[in-house]
Amino acid sequence: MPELPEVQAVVDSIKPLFLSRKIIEIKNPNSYKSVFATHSLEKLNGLVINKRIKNVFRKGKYILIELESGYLAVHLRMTGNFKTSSDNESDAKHISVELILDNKKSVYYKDYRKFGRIYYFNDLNYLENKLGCEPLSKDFDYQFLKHGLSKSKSMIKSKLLDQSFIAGLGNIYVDESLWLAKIHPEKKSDTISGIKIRRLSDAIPMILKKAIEHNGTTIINFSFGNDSIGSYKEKLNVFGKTGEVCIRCKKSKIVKIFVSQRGTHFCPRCQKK
DNA sequence: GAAAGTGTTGAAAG
DNA sequence: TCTTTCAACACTTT
Repeated sequence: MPELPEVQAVVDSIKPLFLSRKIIEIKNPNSYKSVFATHSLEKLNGLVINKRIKNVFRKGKYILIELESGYLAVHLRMTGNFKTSSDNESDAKHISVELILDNKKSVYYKDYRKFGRIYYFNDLNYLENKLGCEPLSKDFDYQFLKHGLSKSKSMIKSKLLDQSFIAGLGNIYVDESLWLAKIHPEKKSDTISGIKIRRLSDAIPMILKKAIEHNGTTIINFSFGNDSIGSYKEKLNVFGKTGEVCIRCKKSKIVKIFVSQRGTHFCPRCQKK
């Protein structure tokens, strides 16, 4: 799915469509009801209709549409996406939400695997409690990581995927960060040396920033806003590189294993346990 | 043509 | 309380 950089790219692409507009109606074109996570379609309409949109931003992997009062939130999960048109037949059956704006234009939420969800929150308390540190904020530093990891017996990969610890990392950027920091993905969090934690605390924001500059990574079936393509894929060093020679040591081949059921790519020579 | 695989997360189980 | 496993779903690849 869209991880932090991809969600940011989506936010950047939809923000101009929403800013200062009002939603005049929400529809459910394919009748998939589960997309509405917190309120029924009817209740949601009651809560958002005719409220001016003040801002659109990202928190973890959530997209937040801030209204005069309250927030409409969207989580894309694996295959969620926004479009400004629904022109073909195959789109139609996957469009679970249509937001009709006061300029008569619509923004469509399309999600063929139907994992994505739309929420309404009165305030940000719920998300702030649930989500951990923003990896691009000042709070994310060596001390934060060192302290957090020292208390965890989980494997480092699982820990970095834990959204209540760090909000926004997913499978791709965790693999990339661990490769850059030369840490084995199955290494127990509380046994990682200070020097490696230091490298990791540098690697994570660096990789995320670079990925944001490239509008994220488009793989398999995720792209953002109207199927625009993120170009960070060309910058990946390990993710999806199974069998290729590691570009750093130029000796070992990238190996793929499963760590807590997630496909995990690493260089066995650079990333030793 | 059947089976496995796919970027996430929450609930359930351990 | 913390950590791991599995299901939600549809489409592509093997």
